Amino acid sequence: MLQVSVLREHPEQVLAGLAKKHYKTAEADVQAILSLDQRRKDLQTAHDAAQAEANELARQIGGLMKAGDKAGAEVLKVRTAELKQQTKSHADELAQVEIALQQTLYKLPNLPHSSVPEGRSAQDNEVVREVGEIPQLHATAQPHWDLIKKHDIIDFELGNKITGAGFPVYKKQGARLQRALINFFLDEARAAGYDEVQPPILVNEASGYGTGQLPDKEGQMYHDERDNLYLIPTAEVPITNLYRDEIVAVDKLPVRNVGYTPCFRREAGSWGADVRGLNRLHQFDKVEIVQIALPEQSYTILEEMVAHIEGLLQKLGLPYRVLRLCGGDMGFTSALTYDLEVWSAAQGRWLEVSSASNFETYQANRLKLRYRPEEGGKTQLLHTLNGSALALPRIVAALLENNQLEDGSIHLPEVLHSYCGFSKIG
RNA sequence: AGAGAGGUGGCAGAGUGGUCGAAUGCGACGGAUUCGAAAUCCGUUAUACCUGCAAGGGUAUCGGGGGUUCGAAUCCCCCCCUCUCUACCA
Repeated sequence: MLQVSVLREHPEQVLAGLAKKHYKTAEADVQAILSLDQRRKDLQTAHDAAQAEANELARQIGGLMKAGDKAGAEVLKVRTAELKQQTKSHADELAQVEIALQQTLYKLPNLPHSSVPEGRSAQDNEVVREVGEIPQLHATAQPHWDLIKKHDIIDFELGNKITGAGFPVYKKQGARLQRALINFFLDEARAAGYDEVQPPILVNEASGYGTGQLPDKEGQMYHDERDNLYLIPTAEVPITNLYRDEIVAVDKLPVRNVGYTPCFRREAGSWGADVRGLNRLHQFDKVEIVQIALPEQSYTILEEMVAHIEGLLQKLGLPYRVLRLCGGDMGFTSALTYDLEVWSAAQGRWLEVSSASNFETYQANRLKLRYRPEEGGKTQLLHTLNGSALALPRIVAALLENNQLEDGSIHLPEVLHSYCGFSKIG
């Protein structure tokens, strides 16, 4: 959520930023917010004045009652009744104005960083760098969904039976590979200075609002209506919300957390030809890194996070590229996002395996996540960042496809051997 | 899940209708004392909003929401959470 003060003080920058994100009704919404905010202030001032008078009268009435002057007290009560009417109507309108203000603010996406390229869709994303060699596969190479079947390591039909499409069952070496990757990713993050947390994978409504999944992405999360809890789409949600309503001591910054969780996404209406196999699932595993940082450090930290993720891909021997997302392709809450994609050799396409973003104060404003720049001074919003390090399914897809030999076996990268307890599949 | 008890400032804990944003203790911070430290003493120590150039002033917040009242931490209703016992379970 953007801060009203930013809209008021830098309206041109806000409008330019919203335009870059292809937000349609920017001008009208900014105007509406500013006038609602003015109305809010006026009402607050009037309300406070009436309340102050009422408080004073109540004190006087108390004194009169104590002195036994009942008649005198009754006289003052008349004015008090008037004030009560006033404060009530002020409070009612104030509540309405605040709701309208918040709803309009919720509609506005975050403003993009100046380095974000112009553009509408994925085609306009900027390729920052491409690392690693594209492997040349032999003539009989197969896509991962065939390899999976051949080695019987992931079973989609069984998942269909017990749950539904998009919920695969990992078996034998497939199950062990999952566990190995999770441990490898967690160990690497810990070595890089991240504190491991294991959060709940269901969150309440307030957490959904805190990181921006609610209200606008309601339909993307699985929702347990009975207890009003949401299955998390990413560990970003519970981990970032750990710090909701906190004023973090400066010497604790940056906060660095890593967590493994399953992730659940309804992916309503996003199924098509290119989502076969592991390319898109309703449930998948992911290790997520989250940082909470001082504003002046957050962009350096974002680069560090990307470097960490690249390190993982390099150790796995996967060719990848780093994209800087354009304004139109970026997430709603992000100011700058790098996507990392690995080359899936048999499919002959890039697969997104990580997304690392700086949200600046957008989430922090909703979360009320602050720090105090100077002793005794006013609190300021912190910056929040996160990145996948990494999401498993497409990594598995690329590992299988890129490392298949002519005899059909798959040789795993060296770093995974000890984690897996085997060095090849098949 | 059933019965009971309870949720107050960073923590502990008092406060059952008025001057209570809230005693006291601990912790933290500043100062005095000390060669330095401990101990001791003095002081400071919530958040948000409105108003003001500022100093300051005002309002709200005692788990959350609503109500009664001139006035609510205190009384009433609903919800959430915690603890104890019972039941159940991993």
